[in-house]
Amino acid sequence: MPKRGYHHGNLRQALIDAALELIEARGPMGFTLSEAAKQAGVTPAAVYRHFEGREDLIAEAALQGYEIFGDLMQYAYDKGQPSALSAFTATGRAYLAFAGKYPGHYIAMFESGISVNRTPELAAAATRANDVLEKAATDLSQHIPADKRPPASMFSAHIWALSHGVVELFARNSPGRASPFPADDLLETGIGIYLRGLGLISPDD
Amino acid sequence: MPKRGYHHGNLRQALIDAALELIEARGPMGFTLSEAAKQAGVTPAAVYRHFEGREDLIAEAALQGYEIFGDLMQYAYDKGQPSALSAFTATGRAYLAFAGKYPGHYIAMFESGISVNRTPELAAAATRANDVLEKAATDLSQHIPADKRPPASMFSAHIWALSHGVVELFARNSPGRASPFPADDLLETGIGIYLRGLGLISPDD
DNA sequence: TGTACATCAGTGAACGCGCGTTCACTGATGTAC
DNA sequence: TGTACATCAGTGAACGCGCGTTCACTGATGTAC
Repeated sequence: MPKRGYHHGNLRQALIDAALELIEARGPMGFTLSEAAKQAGVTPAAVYRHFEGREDLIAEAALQGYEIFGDLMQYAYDKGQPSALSAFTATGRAYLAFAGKYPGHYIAMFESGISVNRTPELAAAATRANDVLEKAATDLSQHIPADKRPPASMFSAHIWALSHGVVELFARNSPGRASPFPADDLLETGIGIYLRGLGLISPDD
Repeated sequence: MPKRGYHHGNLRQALIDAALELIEARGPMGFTLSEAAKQAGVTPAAVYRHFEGREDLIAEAALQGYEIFGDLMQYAYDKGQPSALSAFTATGRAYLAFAGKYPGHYIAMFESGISVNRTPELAAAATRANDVLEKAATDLSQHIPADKRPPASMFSAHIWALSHGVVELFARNSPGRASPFPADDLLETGIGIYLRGLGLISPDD
């Protein structure tokens, strides 16, 4: 890591990385621009060469998060093909994996309070990620008898909610709320039971 | 509302109420002690007659939340009796109802970052609420063949996670993340499918 | 019922602090000739 | 290759602000006699 005296080299990304670490450590509201600057080895004022301000920096972190998230989801979906079922469960697993591997991004995206409609770019990235899950749900719903098939967007929402709940309650080191089971087991079994409820996997599997 | 000149009457509760409103409006970290004092019509210093400080005030709000929550859960459970199934689904519904009706408490409890083990009182209140759901799950699990019965604490965790996820993603006015369906429908159908997966309700019900 | 006094719940001024943001500046880099 | 100069990324001092917390105080309440 060559430390150039005056010019940083890639301050923009360094600031985003610092922000992510701080968001992870201090929570979405505990994060401060000044501290991020300090951690990147730079004066707070320097931040304004690259971002409009505090909010803009968080939004950028969230944007990168949505992009990584979308990539992971897409990759999981592709890898699960051609089976609609395995593609679907893979995306569910990818959700949890993302939350575990990129906690800073996750918080910036879902807990920082920044609106996903802040910029068209951000909205697009969020939509892309969401669309993968919905696509997987649509594929899968083809296997349910049409007359009793719930809308695909509904069960994509169910799985999303279950995943999110597992992450929030049991995957993060929620202070004093120890998980009774490993988060990934919890999600895996939960999705399994749910899919059985849809008649998509056999009762004794 | 008789405004006594100097003495407030019930400042302690007024401060908690103010805190709850502010937490709801500004988020868990955006809440400030000074503002809560101001809203209660009192100097910031007055807060220290009733609480040890900022954290203590939030913890008290959370405590009251857990107590209300526990009551609601217990009431729902009792009312659903003697059917294990209806008692169980009623507690699920109560979760969502609580989040909708007491958003400030909900945030103080689940998003403020205060540890549930901060005081024995708080831990007890949290445990009580949780135990109701677990009891309902245990009752229900009696109806599943013993050999393929998942631990009751596991499916209580599933339902809790699903409920929490629905609340976080679709019930709160998540900026720019409009729900495709009403939150209560989402939870109701989700739990329905899940219970079908456990073989607890018939496939064509 | 009236007075003296202890108790207690509030005041208001002050503190040190870190925040986000602005500004004129300066040092480093890169390009033109 | 060397010099002049424009561009740009950083500095550092300053700002006004609201925060949580402390302190000596004072006004209101309630009790004893």
